[in-house]
Amino acid sequence: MAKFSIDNLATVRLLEGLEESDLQDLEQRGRWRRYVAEEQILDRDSETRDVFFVVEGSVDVINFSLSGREVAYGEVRAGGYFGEMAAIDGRRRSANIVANQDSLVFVVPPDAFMEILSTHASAAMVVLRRLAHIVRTADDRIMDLSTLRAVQRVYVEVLRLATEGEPGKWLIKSMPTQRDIARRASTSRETIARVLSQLAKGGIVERKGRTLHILDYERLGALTEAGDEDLIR
Amino acid sequence: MAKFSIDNLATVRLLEGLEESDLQDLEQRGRWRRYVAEEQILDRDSETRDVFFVVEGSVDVINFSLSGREVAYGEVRAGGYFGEMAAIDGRRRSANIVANQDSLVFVVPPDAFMEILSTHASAAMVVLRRLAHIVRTADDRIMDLSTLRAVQRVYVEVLRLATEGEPGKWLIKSMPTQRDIARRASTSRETIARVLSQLAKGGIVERKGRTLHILDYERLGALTEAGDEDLIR
DNA sequence: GCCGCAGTGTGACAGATGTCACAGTGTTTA
DNA sequence: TAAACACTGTGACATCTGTCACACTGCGGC
Repeated sequence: MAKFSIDNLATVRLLEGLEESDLQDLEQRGRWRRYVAEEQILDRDSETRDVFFVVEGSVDVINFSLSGREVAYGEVRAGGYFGEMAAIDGRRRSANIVANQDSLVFVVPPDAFMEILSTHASAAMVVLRRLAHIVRTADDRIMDLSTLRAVQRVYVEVLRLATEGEPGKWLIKSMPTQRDIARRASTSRETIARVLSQLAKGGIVERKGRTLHILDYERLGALTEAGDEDLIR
Repeated sequence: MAKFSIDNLATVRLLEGLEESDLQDLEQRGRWRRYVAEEQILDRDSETRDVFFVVEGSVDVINFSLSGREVAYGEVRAGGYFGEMAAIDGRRRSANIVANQDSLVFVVPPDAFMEILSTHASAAMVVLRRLAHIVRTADDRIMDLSTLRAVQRVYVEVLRLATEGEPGKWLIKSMPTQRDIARRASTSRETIARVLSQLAKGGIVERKGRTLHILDYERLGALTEAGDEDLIR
């Protein structure tokens, strides 16, 4: 069982470089925990400092305003980790974490985490790179929120979700709910519906069940910038 | 002269812990550079990876949208540094940097910077803490942009600028221009003017030359949350 | 096979705010 | 000292989009 767990832990990318003995030590100091889908794992402003390694499943990073509005920051999948910021700076939790599937995580106390970073420069570099990536993403989002209209933010979000199936054929397989998209684009569910509807009428996207085909990827990209030209011509 | 410079370098907080020999090595590998006020130091998307230590003066971190709208991210003063993200993750510059006063900086190539982080865990921790702080600030701003109206964001910005002079007496000495405030609150210059005007009429703030007195700090804080109550009663 | 519920599509409407325009008011420069 | 310039205050207006309301669709469970 212990061996089994260590194998699991090694699937976390941050821990890849560590030796067997480090992993064993780490396993001693932390604990395994399962969460079911929709279960809240961390509350914003709470005082814990543990770091969580996601071994199975996936979690959402999300915050709520006083008025109940939800803002989604991102997702952490198996192989990733979260909760590192409180361990690093000793401040409170900056966001809520909710399991979006049944998930298995390994929970490490802050001192154990920081010890790894101090003794393994490579691990510290991984965390530095990840934080830099988060900053870049957040800065882009601030830019979008500051300079784009709601409609354009939906375009951006659709582009972000799209993957290239066959070369030149962009699509979103298993489209998230409109509510989820709204959380990321910071707009209302109705606006998502209207924009998708318009895009479909303009022949830019086509919905087939849960997949959305992006028929004119170029044009959608152009629309995020120009914005005020007519959608239908 | 060399000695003089090293003393200067030691004023950068990140480098405080380093030994004399490390500083001398660093000074060998980098170069000093002066910028005059308003001079652009870094362009977004450019391909350099150098890290800049601010020894004198102060710089603004700012981006522009295609439509010319400006978004201010923050400021780095003497003792701080910038440009570390490109060195850490090898990607392009994420923002423009503009000197807002005449400034003296020490420019270090990326490998020299990364070497310091790898060999001095304490320096790596300083950078981790700083990035964590930037993430928290950015997340808060995303939350504000997503959930507050322009008017409320101005309230937040006024509160952010305020300092407690005598106990209980909050004020902003040397108020930035409305344009600068607008850049940070992501709204128009005119909205800043109107909001300040309303706050003055409501007896919440009072302008005297370049200092703004906040007469009712509590109430201003409450307004950022409630929002739709009448300002004047 | 039917029911119930979550998710989606759309109209109507009001409020917030960006934009344009211009007049005042300070501040710097020549 | 005057002129030029940057900054501030305010009105008018159009537009965007959040909100409410309600019908419709589709899917999972019984």
